[in-house]
Amino acid sequence: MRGIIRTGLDHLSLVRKDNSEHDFSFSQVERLTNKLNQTPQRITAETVAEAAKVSRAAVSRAFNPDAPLKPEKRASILRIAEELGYVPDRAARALVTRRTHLVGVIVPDVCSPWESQEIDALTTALQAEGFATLLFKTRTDFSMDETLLAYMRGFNPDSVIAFTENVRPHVLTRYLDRAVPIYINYLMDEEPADGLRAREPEALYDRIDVDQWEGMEQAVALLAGYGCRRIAYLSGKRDSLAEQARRRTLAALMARRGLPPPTIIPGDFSYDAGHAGTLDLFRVGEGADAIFAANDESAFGALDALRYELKRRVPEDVKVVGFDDISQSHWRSYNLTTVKVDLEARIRALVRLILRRLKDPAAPALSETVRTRLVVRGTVG
Amino acid sequence: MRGIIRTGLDHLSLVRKDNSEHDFSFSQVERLTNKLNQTPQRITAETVAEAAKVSRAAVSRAFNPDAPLKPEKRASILRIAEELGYVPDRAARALVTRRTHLVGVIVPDVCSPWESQEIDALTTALQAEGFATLLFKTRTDFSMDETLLAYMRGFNPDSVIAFTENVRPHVLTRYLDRAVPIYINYLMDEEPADGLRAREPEALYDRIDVDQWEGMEQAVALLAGYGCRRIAYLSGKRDSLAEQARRRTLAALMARRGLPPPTIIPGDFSYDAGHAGTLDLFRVGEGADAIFAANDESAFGALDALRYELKRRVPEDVKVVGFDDISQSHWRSYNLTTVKVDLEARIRALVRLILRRLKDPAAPALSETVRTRLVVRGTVG
DNA sequence: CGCCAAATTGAAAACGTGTTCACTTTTCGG
DNA sequence: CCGAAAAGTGAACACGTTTTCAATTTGGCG
Repeated sequence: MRGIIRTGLDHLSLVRKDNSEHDFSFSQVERLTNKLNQTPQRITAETVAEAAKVSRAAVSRAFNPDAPLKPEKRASILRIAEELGYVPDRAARALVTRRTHLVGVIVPDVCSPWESQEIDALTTALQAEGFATLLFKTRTDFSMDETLLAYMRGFNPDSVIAFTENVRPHVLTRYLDRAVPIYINYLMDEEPADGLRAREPEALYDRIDVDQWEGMEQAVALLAGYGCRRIAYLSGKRDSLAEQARRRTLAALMARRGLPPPTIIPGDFSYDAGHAGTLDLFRVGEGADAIFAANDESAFGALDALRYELKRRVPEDVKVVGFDDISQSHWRSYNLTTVKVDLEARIRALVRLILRRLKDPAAPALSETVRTRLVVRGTVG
Repeated sequence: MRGIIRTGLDHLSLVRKDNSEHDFSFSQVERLTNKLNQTPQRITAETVAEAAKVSRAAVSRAFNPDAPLKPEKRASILRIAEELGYVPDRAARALVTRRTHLVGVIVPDVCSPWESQEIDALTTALQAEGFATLLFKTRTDFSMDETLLAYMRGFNPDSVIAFTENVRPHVLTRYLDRAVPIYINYLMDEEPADGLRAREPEALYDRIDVDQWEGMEQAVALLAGYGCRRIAYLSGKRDSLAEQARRRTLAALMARRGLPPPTIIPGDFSYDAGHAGTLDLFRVGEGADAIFAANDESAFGALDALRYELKRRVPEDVKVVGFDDISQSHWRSYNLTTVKVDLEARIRALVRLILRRLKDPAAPALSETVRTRLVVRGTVG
């Protein structure tokens, strides 16, 4: 570890007023500097072993709960280690155990509310299990290229979670050819044409299924109940799998109720695209009774376009439904009716699967299903 | 590396339609499984050395641009390494160089728009420099406790950036006593009472100063120009240093123009607190001509309370100014006038300082200043 | 008290790299 | 063409752990 940068905002007179505390910090820095210049003597297991009059192996065992060691000896070692401020070096440990306790997370855009919620929940969960989140950014076009994969591989994460899509097959191939254990998780979200919830025929890998049928069905039922017939679908990014699944599900649900197929508004999950697309639909296109957006953020854009530019009342003239239920959706200006994915459950399942697979790479594949449900707020009804 | 989990949403018929591609993936997984079960033979520098008919040291040198090695030999080694898919093991490398190329980032809440923007920008910048972001979450009360610090220390990050405050002195002490090079960065934001921009008397550590005086002065000037006298300040979290700096700066600026001191609305940077605090001010308290919020998110809460619950027109009856200029601020429903911090410049400076300090721990301390300016939108004028 | 099994322990060998230090080869001026 | 300086190279060690394996201690039971 090399440095702490404190980016909190401070202010000079505050520093002066609380003299003792801050002088303290200064002297610490100086002490540190001195220390740095003289002896960079590191505290290692050897140091602890000498202090505790045991072997280095015993120290190692003291920190690995499963290793055999007489309880009182372990306690004694841990106490001394605590006093000395010893912490096992993860780099050295990783070198021999082949476990870094790092989980690589790939996202196109940390700022997106939905993604930031996922990162937040995931980080919390991983932290509780002794892991840490290693964050990587792709381009925002959802592509995950070979360069990034190789770059990340250098950090040896124990597992990789890609909140992005379109891993090109040849990239994956190269990756797998490295003798890297990989399991891929496809989510299945649509009730297929035959009316049965389909399951993968073979369970080759761990998987989390998000059952988006349920929540979307509730939404369509509600809209239909209000007499909406012309429901437009505000798309997400074309190449996103989430987008495709949601679009198909909506089409299937509407067909089932004898409604005309949805008008497709092109979009990319962003506020601006939702705004522009909605303007187009009503100015150039044929309008709609309701807009079903691929995510909440673009629903906000649609909502603002309807209210401010197009002077329509929501929900009286046009109804709007989103997808995700991000925290902004309950804000008074939007108060969006939306399909909520149980994020907590999803992340819990994710972490559970990771840990299980890490513990036993040969365990049989498992799949878990996460539900969705409609949250009714002000933009419908 | 152990696994890739793909959390994109997929859907069964899609899988079936694009048969070739997905069969491909399946077979990959199987090949992998086989590989895993037979020989987990890792590709190491030794492997490459044999293939290239050079020593292992040469391979190491090939990957360290500064090490002496005949150019053509380096090229040849790199080519063969590429073919074999060899990447130097960072754990082993870290063990000897004491550099992990990890930068620990501590945040209370990834979901907060401002913080997620910082994380996003920082991750991008670090990635470009060969580093990776290691993310940790504190409690949302801005405190950074000893447990987390110790936990993070185990990962040996080269540097730590704490987007949170209130490191308790004894925690810091323990931390420094580990012979860990640390530099602390206080930001200084207020024009002090004597009217001069104060500077730290001694440059003991690298530092980034955010000059929030400039942008806030523009905001107050604009408000005063519209005849606002009773300006309320919507606070952030009490113990946040940013909060304290902004409050003092506002008070100083208003005093300078002979305006009465601002009414303080308690808050915590959140939408809900902004909403509730504003309701209180107007229902129980004395109201105001304008509200200056500690950040944009709470300004949104104030705005919604004014418009929907209190039936005031913004900006005609009451004006609102925020701080940060997050991406939501340009959304049509809010269209917030706000003080913009030059985030890009701030992150660039941050990364520059980190890299410089890492390269040369003994370099003289440096400070950089980041400016702020007012972005005028619809909530004032 | 004596014996065998079980529990506990320490020495030493990995793990995969960077780096020092001699040694060899190349370069270059004369 | 010679010598010296420079450049390039490889063997061996260090980094701080975990883990194997053999040795030692402990405990139970007759």
